[in-house]
Amino acid sequence: MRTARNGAADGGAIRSERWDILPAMATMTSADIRVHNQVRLLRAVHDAPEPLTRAAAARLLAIGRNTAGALVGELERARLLHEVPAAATGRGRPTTLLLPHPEGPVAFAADIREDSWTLARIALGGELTELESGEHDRTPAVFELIEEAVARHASDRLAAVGIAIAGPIRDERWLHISHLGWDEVDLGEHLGEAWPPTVVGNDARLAGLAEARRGVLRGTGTAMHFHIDFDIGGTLLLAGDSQTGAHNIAGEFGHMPLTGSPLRCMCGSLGCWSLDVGTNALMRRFGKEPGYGAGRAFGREVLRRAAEGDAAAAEAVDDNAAALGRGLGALANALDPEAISLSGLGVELIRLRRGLIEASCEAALMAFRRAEAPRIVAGTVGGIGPLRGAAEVAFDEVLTPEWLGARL
Amino acid sequence: MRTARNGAADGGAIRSERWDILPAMATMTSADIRVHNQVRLLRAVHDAPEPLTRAAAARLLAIGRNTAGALVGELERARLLHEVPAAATGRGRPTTLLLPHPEGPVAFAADIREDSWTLARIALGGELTELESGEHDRTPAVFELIEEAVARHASDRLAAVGIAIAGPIRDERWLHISHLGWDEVDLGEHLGEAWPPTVVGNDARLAGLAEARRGVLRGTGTAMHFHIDFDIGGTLLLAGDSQTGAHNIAGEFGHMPLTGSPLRCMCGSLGCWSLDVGTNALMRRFGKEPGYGAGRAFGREVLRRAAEGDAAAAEAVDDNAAALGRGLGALANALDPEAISLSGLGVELIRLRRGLIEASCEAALMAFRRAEAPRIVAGTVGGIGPLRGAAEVAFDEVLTPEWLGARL
DNA sequence: ATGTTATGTTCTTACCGAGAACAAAACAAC
DNA sequence: GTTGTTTTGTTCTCGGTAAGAACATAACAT
Repeated sequence: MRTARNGAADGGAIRSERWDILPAMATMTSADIRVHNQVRLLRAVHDAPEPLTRAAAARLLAIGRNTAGALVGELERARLLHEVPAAATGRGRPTTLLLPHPEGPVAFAADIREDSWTLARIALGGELTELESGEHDRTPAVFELIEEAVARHASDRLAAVGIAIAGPIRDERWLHISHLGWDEVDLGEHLGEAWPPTVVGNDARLAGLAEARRGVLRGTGTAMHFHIDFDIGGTLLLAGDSQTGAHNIAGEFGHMPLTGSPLRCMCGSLGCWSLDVGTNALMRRFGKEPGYGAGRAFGREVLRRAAEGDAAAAEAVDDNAAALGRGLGALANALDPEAISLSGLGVELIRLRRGLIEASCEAALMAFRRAEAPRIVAGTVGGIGPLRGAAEVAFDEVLTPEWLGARL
Repeated sequence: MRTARNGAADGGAIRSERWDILPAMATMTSADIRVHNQVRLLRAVHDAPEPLTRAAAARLLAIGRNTAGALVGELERARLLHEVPAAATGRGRPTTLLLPHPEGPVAFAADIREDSWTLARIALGGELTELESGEHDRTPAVFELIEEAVARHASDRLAAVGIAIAGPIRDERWLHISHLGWDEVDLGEHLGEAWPPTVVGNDARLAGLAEARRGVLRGTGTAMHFHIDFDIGGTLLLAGDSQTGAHNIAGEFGHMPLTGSPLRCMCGSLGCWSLDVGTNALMRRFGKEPGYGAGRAFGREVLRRAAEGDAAAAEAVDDNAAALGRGLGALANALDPEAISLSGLGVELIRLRRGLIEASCEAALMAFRRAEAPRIVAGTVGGIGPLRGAAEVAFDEVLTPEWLGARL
């Protein structure tokens, strides 16, 4: 069991014992070349916005048609890819379509909410199929429910499992969910050796990954994604991978003091951005006690009343949006993203107060950055962002030289 | 001419026009394998803490002794490496030492301060030799002085030039140095086609790179480095590379509002961390007007008086150090570095107030992070950090498949 | 029916690294 | 001084890969 740790930061375990050589520079033989090209081809098929043909794959990968033929033949024999004739589209010999093999590998993804869970399956090409969902009692026993569901649906096609969950997971093992009161929950006890290879990741980070892979942030070199629910958390995305940090607990941008709040935060620090952005901030604004996962309906009600012109609600939403913008501007000074996407309440705040968010962001930018402020956009993956992100990161296990080398 | 843009973020120029395949997954043939291994070998020689032997290189790179022999022979013929017998150290046939070739490629590095400049040369293995230095009139005409000095020392061994300079360089072209009053200086006009391949980078970022390559941050997966002079700026380092951002202007952490200042900053925003950390903050504390690169001596004087027990000076330094710690804690919540190194005034602040910095940092951390707070350490590269970083990033041009492929 | 176009298949070539075997050069033990 | 052990260098063979060219095939255009 390990958590989602994309990108080059995951070098600790494979670092030379004496001194470092960049992990990317592995040994390479001609057999490794073949696997390298198999990975490239499968990644291309997986990421293609529409089904890829063999001829297009050869052009895209800049390989000979003979090599493409060899790669496809081998992947078909390994039941990783299925090739069927493509309809002719003009002069010239018709090519073939490269499709997921019906017996090819799949990964499962689970999304754990405060009181419910969903299990889905992803195959090559990215098709996501919901398998089962249910409720749970807000305790870590939910992992047993997921394990049972996985067992009901598993077959030998199952290669890996990805799990999206709220809260950070320190050192891939210690889970914290403050609004459920989970503190230092040991994932090692809940995800034992009986599990298939499992990746557990923070839901905001996985939502960001989903936008980078299949959503509005696709193709963006440096981006950020923020999910706003009770509070705000997110991820820095570099070349499509979300950054994890040294102990796998990067992304808590909501716990930076970006908006001048004098209040103490539940996280243990002072003045966090999350005190001013999200549902908890709206609740506090109306004298309610935030916490423990309650209040989402109230937050939606405040937004609805603000849209209808209620003055107090409008002011509350104004302040939420302005605080959001201010924090985004500060982060843009530091990390220089090309685009910032939002999900959850963030989509609503953009809908209601795009101008205010952008103006507040710009005011917080250093003057010379204002010519090219980052785009602030609503995520397009939607509510299944964490599930989609968990599915993609689980399926990443298949698209590796190690996994393919063992399979071919 | 381009600026230092390490890491995976530099994918914009080579991204597929249709949709993305990770840039790292390039085509690979057996000839590419050879170049790949040449790069690995030269990188190992460059980075080794002590001269590397052929036998040790074979073990380190996990290649056969026959392959190591072939690689070394080819690099020697290309005058990229020089092999000499090593002294026998025990039983067994003596091996050889792999040294920089006396006619091998070099890179030049320039460090531009407010009123002076330094030019140095780096060769394989990292030896840095100062060539020349001088003063300048605080205008962009300094680039012409550097160009002339480069021309005086250049030979056909010169492969690339790296330049370290204060201020961000937007889109690799537009340079801003607020304390010199340089605004949107067009590097395209100053670094024309006559220059060798040139990389220009921000000095704080290059100082961080120096610590990651040759200093206290070597081998650290996720780290941050901050340089404190008049204000504070830094860089996020992932797997030894400093992150540049979408427009090459990441790293302005000093322009985030982390410490609650009500003041407006010269950068155009409000409440920046730099208002509370660095020489400018010390000057303001004593009623002086900061700006335009003046006051370094005053800052040192304040530190000296604080060390001697002067109450007002001590309080000023306390506040500077506490603000530093608070900001570092906030950034640790967001980016989860394993270590944070400091240079410039930061080294002095650590010496005088390590306990206060660490306590302030811990107070700003989310509670569950306090068990593993990031290490806060003084950089070890010293004042030549920017020069060393510029040298390394320039020499990186040599250690690429493209450069070697053209040379072999 | 013929020509054009695009793709698939076959064949040859050149390149690489691995692994084994042997050679060489050191020091250890006697 | 001789023999043995250890470590590394050199040589050789093998098997793998992709590229590129040439030819075959299958579509549509004229």
